[in-house]
Amino acid sequence: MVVRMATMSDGNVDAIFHALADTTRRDIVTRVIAREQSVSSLASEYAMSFAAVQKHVAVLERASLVVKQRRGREQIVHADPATIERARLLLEHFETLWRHRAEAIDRILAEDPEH
Amino acid sequence: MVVRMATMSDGNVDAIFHALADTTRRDIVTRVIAREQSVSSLASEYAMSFAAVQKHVAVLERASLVVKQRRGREQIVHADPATIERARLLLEHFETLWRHRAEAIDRILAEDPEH
DNA sequence: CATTCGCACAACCATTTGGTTGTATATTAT
DNA sequence: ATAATATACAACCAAATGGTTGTGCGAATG
Repeated sequence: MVVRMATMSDGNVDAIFHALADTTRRDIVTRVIAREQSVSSLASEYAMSFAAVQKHVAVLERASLVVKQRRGREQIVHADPATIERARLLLEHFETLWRHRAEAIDRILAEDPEH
Repeated sequence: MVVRMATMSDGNVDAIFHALADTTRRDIVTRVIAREQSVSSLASEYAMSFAAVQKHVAVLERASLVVKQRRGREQIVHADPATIERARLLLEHFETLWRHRAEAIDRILAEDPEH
């Protein structure tokens, strides 16, 4: 039986990293983690059109990093704890991988200082 | 005096996340962490042209996640420990941010179970 | 009711991306 | 010297990105 690591091979991993590959979007995530805000409230922080910020939020939404929740005539953007934890685990996996490799290199260097 | 957090605001953070936002590229990183390989060796693993894989490696190279080193007529791709550590710290920062927020939420829920 | 506010959505545009094929160059093998 | 290998690089293409403006529509305010 082949065990497929769902968390690592899922297609939306692409979406998560892609969503984080933009300064504005990382900033939006940081802001809404600190305090949930309406889309227009977010938009007022950036030197670009409302529609542009709206699109950025949509990208984050596709990656499930944020969720929108209607409140009156406003749309409140807040961080999605579940996906954020998923992303964290994802990144932790890479970290572990890299750390193991780094330790292996250290071990080799420690064993043979001339090579 | 304004202290600028170099690791977080640098422009190549975009490049790092973008580089990781593709299944093939994440796979390349994983492979070369495990064992450094030539570009053609990598290319043989995927159902796409050599040039396409070459481009993927170039993207990873721009993000400094991998480094190429000529050996004979081959170009050996290996992971760059320095940038990988940088990426790890970067992700750890987000993790911390999110964890703090999660703790804050937990605290609120614990204080007021009805709200 | 009329207006304003917050948002959705479409159309448009320039640039980038991820892929292709084709050509050129350097290195190794025969 | 010739052939085969490994790579670089350019040109091309369809699709996606990141931005714009404009239009419409439901909700709140006067």
